Amino acid sequence: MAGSTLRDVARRAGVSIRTVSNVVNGSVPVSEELRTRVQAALDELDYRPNLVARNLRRGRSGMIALVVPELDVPYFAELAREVITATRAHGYVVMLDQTDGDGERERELLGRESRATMFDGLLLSPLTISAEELRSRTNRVPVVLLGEHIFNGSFHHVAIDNVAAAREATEHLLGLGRRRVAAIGDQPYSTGETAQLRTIGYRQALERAGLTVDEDLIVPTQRFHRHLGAQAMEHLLALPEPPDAVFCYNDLLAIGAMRAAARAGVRVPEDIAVVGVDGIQEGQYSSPSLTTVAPDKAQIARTAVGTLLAVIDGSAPPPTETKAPHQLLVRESTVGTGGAGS
Amino acid sequence: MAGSTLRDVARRAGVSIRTVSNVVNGSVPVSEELRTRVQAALDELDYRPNLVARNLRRGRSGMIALVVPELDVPYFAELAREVITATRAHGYVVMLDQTDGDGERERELLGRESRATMFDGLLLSPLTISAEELRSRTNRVPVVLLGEHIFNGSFHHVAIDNVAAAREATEHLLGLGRRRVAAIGDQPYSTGETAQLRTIGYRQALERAGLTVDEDLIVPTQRFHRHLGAQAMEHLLALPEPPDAVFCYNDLLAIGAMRAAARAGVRVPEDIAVVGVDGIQEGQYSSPSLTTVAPDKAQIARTAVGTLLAVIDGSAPPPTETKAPHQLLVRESTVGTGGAGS
DNA sequence: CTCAGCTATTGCATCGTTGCAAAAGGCGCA
DNA sequence: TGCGCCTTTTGCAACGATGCAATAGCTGAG
Repeated sequence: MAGSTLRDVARRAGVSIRTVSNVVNGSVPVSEELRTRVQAALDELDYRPNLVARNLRRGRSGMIALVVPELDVPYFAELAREVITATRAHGYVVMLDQTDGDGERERELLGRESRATMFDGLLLSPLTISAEELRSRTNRVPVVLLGEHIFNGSFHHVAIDNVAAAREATEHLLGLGRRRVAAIGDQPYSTGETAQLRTIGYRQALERAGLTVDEDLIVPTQRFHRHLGAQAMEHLLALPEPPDAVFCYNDLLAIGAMRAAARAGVRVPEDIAVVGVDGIQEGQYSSPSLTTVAPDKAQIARTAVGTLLAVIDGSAPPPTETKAPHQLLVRESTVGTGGAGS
Repeated sequence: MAGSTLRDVARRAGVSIRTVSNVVNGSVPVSEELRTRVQAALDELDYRPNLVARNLRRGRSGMIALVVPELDVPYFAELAREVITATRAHGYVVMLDQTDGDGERERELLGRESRATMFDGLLLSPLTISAEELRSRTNRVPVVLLGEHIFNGSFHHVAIDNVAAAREATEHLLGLGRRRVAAIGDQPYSTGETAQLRTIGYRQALERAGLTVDEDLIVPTQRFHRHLGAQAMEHLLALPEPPDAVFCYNDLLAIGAMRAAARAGVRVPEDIAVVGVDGIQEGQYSSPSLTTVAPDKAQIARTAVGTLLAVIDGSAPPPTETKAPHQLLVRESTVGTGGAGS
């Protein structure tokens, strides 16, 4: 009932604890006779190794944690799946943890009483926490950062080229002949840098096209959620001179924006074209389907996991910045039903 | 570097290991003088308790695991958020694990070398694994089941009343005057029972309305994903006498179905009304927005977590079947833009 | 001045497992 | 018959923390 231990099994089989351990682990040769006797005892007592004890002894757990702000943000859920796949390929196991983008929780995760010590390494997608904080807190556990960039080069980091991604998205809109291109999702005061990089890319595209940036068309949002995208779109549509296209900093904002447009009787893409970032499944099935810049999530996951495991086993190079590929997926929200749909 | 232990701190502060432990835990009184001296040593060495060792000694980890088939299915992601919230309220921590709905992985999770032993309890949302298997495998770790019903009453179980939910969804469609109501998502051969219960509710509604069930209008699907909903809808639209309404067994199927309808030029809800189950955020922002039967996820989470913790501390009643409330949210996909939108 | 009675501190054993090295048993060869 | 080698089996210590009970140190009462 309370779970049998090696000792119980050993007593029952009339052998030493160590021999039972050898049978369980299979690493050391055990005579056929004892092996069967021990095996029988194992079965009868339904022995399960106590992994906590094993991990303590071995000094590693075979588990890494993936820490994301919000699991119900589809991008993170989809990324999590890829991370799990990539990790399993190495014989490791992933546990997920959510911080809610709450700085307090992120700190708690890394602080004194940190759960982090139970894992061999962390894949961290930080939202609020800042660079120095991170560095001062994670000097024990191997860490690889996903997405958010941290300035000083003290961490391994995997992300897409946010400037290029934003630029390409905006250029796509310009290439369709749109001239008043808005942006939804800037976060000028956030500690995170992703939004700011996307704003840079957006500006680059406009400038290269010889257009001046209308600051009123850049709508900041606190976070990247659907309802904030809708709000931002309502704001834009109420302008004296509304835009004819919007670059949204992620797909959820875009979906909210499209919803607001629909409710206002504004047609997408005829009246206003919409493009997002993230390449989430939801965008494939929205009406209209969503044009998006899709990061290669599988590649991000593989790189991040590979790097983390290298850090864990000590074979890692010094901290690297890795850029993962991304790809513009053109769908109905910019080119209508005639386009490369689905 | 390798992480300092109580021993290191004790040596440095010139006190016993036990005293350091007392300072760290704060449970036993320590004189002001020693306390400051130990605290200084703790800070200098940046001591972090080894949670693995602590858990071994204490016999509990303060962590439970939530095991779901697929994290990128929005229902599970949203449920996970509620579970995390509910669990934190009790001072526990949740780790998420994904089985991919793969029976192999579910078994692995519960099998001999089970990770489960590292957690104080499991919230399990089984997909493939069957009743006897579950029982024979989890005799160690406290378990509460979510969603899928397991026949013999050997587990605590929390779910909505699937029959009633399906019946209400179907009745809603009938109440709008629809007479050829289809169903998407039956799984007559699955080990899981949820789909079968929903089919029962669907039939009940038709029968109570005095309609005969047209078996051709019940379209089974392997799983509950968007693309399968789209396929099923295409199939239905190709029938000689297509339906004027569809009850989809979850929101993803419904969203896929709506997408297929849009592509085929069939209007929702004018030509065909659509209702789903799950109440996921995505359905609020789709065009048209999706009518759905929404389980009270927060309530499910609270009940499940409360029950699990009771099982863990031994104060649990015998296994119970708990029905969580659900609610029909009427939106555009059944009543059009005139309805209780948003 | 002694002793009970309290508080602060400590040592030892223990949680369940595995690494290490020694012990025990079997066999061939001289 | 005796020695050494190889294989199987075992005992001990350790991973890092905490529960328990005993010790040391102090105060106040008789």
